[in-house]
Amino acid sequence: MREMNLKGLDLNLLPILQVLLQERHVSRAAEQLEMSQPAVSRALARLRRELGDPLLVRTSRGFDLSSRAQEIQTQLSPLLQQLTDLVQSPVFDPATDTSLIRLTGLDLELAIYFPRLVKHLRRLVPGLRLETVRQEEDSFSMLDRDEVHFSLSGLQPASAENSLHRRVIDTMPLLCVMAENHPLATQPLTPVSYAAAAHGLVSITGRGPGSMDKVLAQLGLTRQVMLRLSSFMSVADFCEDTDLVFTLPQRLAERVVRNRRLCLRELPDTLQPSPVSFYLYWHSRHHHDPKMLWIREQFFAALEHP
Amino acid sequence: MREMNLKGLDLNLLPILQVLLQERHVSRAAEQLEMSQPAVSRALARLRRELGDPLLVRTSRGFDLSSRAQEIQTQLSPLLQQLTDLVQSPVFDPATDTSLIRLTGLDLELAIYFPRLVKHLRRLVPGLRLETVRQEEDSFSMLDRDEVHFSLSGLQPASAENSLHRRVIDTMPLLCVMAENHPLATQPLTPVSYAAAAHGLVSITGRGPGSMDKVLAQLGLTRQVMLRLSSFMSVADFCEDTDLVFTLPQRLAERVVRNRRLCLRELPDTLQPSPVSFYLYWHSRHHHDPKMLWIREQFFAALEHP
DNA sequence: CACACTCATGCATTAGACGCATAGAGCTTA
DNA sequence: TAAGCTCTATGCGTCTAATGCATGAGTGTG
Repeated sequence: MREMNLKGLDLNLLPILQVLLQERHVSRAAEQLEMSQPAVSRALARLRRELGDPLLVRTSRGFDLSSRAQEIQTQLSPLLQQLTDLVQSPVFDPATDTSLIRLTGLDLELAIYFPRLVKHLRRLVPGLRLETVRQEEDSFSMLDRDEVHFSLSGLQPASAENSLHRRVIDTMPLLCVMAENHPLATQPLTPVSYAAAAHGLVSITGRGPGSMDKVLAQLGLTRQVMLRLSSFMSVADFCEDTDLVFTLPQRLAERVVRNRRLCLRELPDTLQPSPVSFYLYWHSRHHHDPKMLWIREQFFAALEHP
Repeated sequence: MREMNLKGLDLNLLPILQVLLQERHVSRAAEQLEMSQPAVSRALARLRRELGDPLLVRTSRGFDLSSRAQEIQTQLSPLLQQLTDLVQSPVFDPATDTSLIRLTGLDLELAIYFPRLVKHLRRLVPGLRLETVRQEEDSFSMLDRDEVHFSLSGLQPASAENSLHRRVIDTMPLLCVMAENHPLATQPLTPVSYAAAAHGLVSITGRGPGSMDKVLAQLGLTRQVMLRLSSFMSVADFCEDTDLVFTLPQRLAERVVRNRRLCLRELPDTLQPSPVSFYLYWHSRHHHDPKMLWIREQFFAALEHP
């Protein structure tokens, strides 16, 4: 065994020392440690040599503690106990936990999915504190810098971030949102009539074409994007009483339309891209944390039972 | 390596973990630990396996700490520091020490020898507290029970107590103490005239003959002990203006005579037993304690420079 | 004085940690 | 997209050192 700490003491001798000081008896200590008597005797010899103190001194009634041993005994047990606590798998106790969990995501996405989780967690973990963090340009780097524990996003990491984990929260088709009195609201929606409409686009990153532009391109069609928004929250305001058509994921679309003079239209099958998914992302640094694991489970449980 | 603490973790891995968490880099940790890179990598693998956590997770910029590792890092360093402090030889610092030292011995012996030590220690260890404890029948068992740290005694342990250590404080012949107006004060002191006198005896243990009885017996003489005292302190009171002769160790005799109407007479050479010694006794449990060692040294230094 | 109890030690075995060399994995740069 | 660089993980042989068994030594007790 070559492993040494400062000053070359074998730390593994300390638990043996603890029992020796408690029992003051080599044979009994050996029994309690499930070691042979000679092994413990040798360990004691090593301890004596490396600590430079007899530790156990002979008396007419057997061994007694040296001053040094008395001093050590009062301190060793709590230290070893703390080390044991530190080393053994931490148990997450919802009843007493007071952690702070940080989550980021777009306003609308959070508004849709987060309340269910909060309701769930408030009941199960009364001490838990939750915090939403304003999403920066790249929520993945926020995870990477450990600024948030979770990111709720429909985007994909630019490069294959192998330090991120994710799980699908929800998958849905795209729907069209338009004013109730929009001409297309009552006419058949075809690829051609869709492409001919005036479009609104929500672009989180602020650049690049939307997924619909790619689908249209495959059919040899193009569309005109007359308004780019950086957030979903104001879509309704720009859509109501205008000729703009927004193409949004279903849940967001339903939310936008709610209580507004707007209507939903399904895309023609040939225009429907592959369904859109939202993901919960987290960093691998928290992947094995029992608390985070538990919270992730609650997240998905909350989504299953809204 | 079979040495295990609770739950089978090799404690010697912890200092390696400490450096790993600090460096977040296996190669640098290896360098700092003066180990090979593969050895540290293996150690990390063992830690990961036994703690059930990745500890260091890969990132685009190298390793980062897992939640568990972050938690461990904040606690591990102080714990290891405390263990190191506990394990390394305690340094006795006279300037700050506030220990309590207990000493026992007979009143007169303490009165003769103890003040020098107190004067000495008060100057060198201002925080040290000293306490004299009333001597019980057997001061050696007081040492054995750790009721006192030192015993000042002229006696010898009944059975060869191998858990006791001692060192000679002072060695001296026996002298006779008698009233100034005692007939023997002005007459030649011979074995016969000594034996014929009326004797006083201080017997600490309360039983058995004194050493003089044995010396006289070797010359075919006997003496009559008319008064047995259990303490030296009152010898003068019983000796002044009486016909009693006390035979005492020189330093005690000189002290008894001081300011009294008493005189000292030397024993005839043929009556002089081997010189009497006083010892400082201590228990082997404190033999290696740096503090006790230091105090012992001061004790003898004080005696050499009264 | 012999017995009983306990700790220390000689000896052979063996487990496992180490270093060296190398393979593998991931990120950067051309 | 591929080559190169950096760093970690692993296969292999070596060797230290801890262990258990058996025994000796020291000490207190009947």
